[in-house]
Amino acid sequence: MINMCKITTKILEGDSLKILKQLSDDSIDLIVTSPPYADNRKKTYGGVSPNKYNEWFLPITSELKRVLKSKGSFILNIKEKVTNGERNTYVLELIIKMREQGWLWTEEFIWHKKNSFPGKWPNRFRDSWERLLQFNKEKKFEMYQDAVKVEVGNWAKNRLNNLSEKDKTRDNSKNGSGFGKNISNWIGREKVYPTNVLHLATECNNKNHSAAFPNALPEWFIKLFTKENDTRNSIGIEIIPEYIAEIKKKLKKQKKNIQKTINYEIA
Amino acid sequence: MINMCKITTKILEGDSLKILKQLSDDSIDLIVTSPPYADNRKKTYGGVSPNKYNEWFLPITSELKRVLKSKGSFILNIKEKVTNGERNTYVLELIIKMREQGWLWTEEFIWHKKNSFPGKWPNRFRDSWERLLQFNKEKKFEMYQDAVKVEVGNWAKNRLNNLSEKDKTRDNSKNGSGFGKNISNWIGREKVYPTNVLHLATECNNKNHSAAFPNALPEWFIKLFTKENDTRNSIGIEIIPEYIAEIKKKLKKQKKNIQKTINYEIA
DNA sequence: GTTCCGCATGAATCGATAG
DNA sequence: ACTATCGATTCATGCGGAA
Repeated sequence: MINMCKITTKILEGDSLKILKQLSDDSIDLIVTSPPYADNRKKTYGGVSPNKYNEWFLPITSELKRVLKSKGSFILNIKEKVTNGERNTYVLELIIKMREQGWLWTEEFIWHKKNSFPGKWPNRFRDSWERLLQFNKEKKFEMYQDAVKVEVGNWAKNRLNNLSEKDKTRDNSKNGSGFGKNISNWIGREKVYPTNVLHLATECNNKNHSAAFPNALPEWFIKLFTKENDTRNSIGIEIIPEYIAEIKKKLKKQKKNIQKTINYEIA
Repeated sequence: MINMCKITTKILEGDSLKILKQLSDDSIDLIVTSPPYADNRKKTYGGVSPNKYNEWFLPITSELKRVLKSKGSFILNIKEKVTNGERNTYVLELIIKMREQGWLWTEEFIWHKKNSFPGKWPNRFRDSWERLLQFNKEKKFEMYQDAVKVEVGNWAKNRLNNLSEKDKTRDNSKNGSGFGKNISNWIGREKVYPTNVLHLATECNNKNHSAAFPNALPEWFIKLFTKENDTRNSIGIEIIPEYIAEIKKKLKKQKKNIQKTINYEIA
C-alpha cells in the first residue's frame, strides 16, 4: 500500500448546471471540460445554436468559478464552428464575457490534432487544431511543470560535444534585451519544459461517446495542475443514461487493479 | 522568356495609413502583414500599448479593405502579449471590430513556431504559436489549393513544411543532376491538401530587421491566394529608412537573376 | 559538391527593486 | 499605490565556414 487514503470517483447524473449547484464553494482543484460544440452533436446533446451558446454556457462557467479552489485551474477545450462561410465569433465573445465574470484568461494552449478529419472544401483546409483555454481565479495558481517535462531535442547531443570557451560562460545577447545564455548549463540535461502547443492524435476508439477527446489530454493537465502524491478524487457529470452505464462499466474494470494499492471507491 | 510581362516591386516609404490612402479601390489581390505587436518593437516602431492598439490599427484595416479586390484575401499575422499575468484580449476585440467594418473572418490558421523563444516562468510555458487570421470581403474568393499540396505521409509532410530557402535551392540542384530518377519518384506519389496548421521555424539570420517572419510564410499564402502564371506585382510599405535601404539592396541582388526570364523593375 | 560542426539569434515574461 | 527599469531564465534552428 503506497497510499492508505481513500480515493473516490463520483459519477453524478443529470444536467451539469443543476448538479454543480449542489457542490460546495472552493472545493475543486482542476476542471477539464469539452462541452458540446455549438450545433454539433445534435443527435446526442440536443445541440445549442451558435447565437444561443454563451447564453447557455455562461451560467455554467459561473458555477464552475464558484466551486473551483482559488489556486485551481479551469481548462476549456473548444473550437468555434463555421457558420455562413465564416468562423463564428462566439468563442471570442465567451472569453470576453468570462473575464467579466471575474475569470482570468491566463493562457491559450493549442491542441494540434495530428490525425484531423479528412475532407475537402473549396474555400478552406482541414481543421487541424482546437483551443485549450486556461482560466484561473487568481494570478497565483498551482502548477507542477516538472511533471510534464519532455525529452530534450536532438540538437543537444551534437551541440554539447565540443564546447567553446564562449559556451562555458554566460554570453549576453547583443540586442540589449538582457537575454543571455550559458550553453554549459545543458550538460547532462535530459528533460526540458514543453511549449503551449500539444501534439496529440484524436482517439477513434471512443465509439460510444461523441467526444473525440483523447485520454492524454486531461491526463496532461491533471499532471500539470494537481500534485502527484495528493489524493486525486474526481467527479464526472453526465446527462445521458447510456453513457453513464458505459462509464461505470469501464470504472469497475479498473477498480480491481487500482484496489491492490489504494482503497478506491466508485460513487 | 517564359513570361514577357513586366513585373514590378514597389517600395513605398512612409506611414502605412497615409500611403494606403493613395492606392486605388479594389486594386490588390492579396495582403499579408505582420504589424508590430502591441508594446513590442518599441525601439524601432515606437510601440502601441495594448489598450490603444485597435484604435491605431482599425483605421488601417479600413483602408486595407478599400484597396483589396472583392475576391482577394487579407492575412494578418498577430499574437497577443501577456499583460498582468493574462493573455490580453485586444486581438479578440480586433476580430470582432473588423467584422463590424464589414470584413468576413473566414479562417484562423495556426503558425506553429518550432523554434520558439526560450524562457521559464512559474505560471506558463514558452509561447510557440501565432495567429494567422484570414479575412475576406466576400464569401467567394480566389483560392488555388493545388498550389500548396504536400506529399502524403509524415516524412514528406514534415519535409515540405520545413522547407527553408536554402533547402529549396539544394533540392533544385539535386533535381538537375538526377533528373530521370527524381521524376520517377514523383510518379505514383500522392499529394494531399495541407491543414490549417503551419509548422515553420522563425528565421534568426534577419540581422537588420527584428521581424522573425520567415519567407516561407508569405510565400505559402501567395501561392494559395494568387494565380501562378499571373503577373505578381507587389507593393511593400515601410517607414524606417534603414530598412528601406536594406530591402532595396536585397531586391537589386535578386533583380539580376529574375531579369533573365522576366522584365523586372523595382520602383 | 557535400557533410559536419560551431555559433548567433529570436514578436518573452516574471519578480524584484527603484522612482 | 502605481509605473518604470532591470536581472534571470531558456530551446531549437539555419547559416556559414571548415573538412
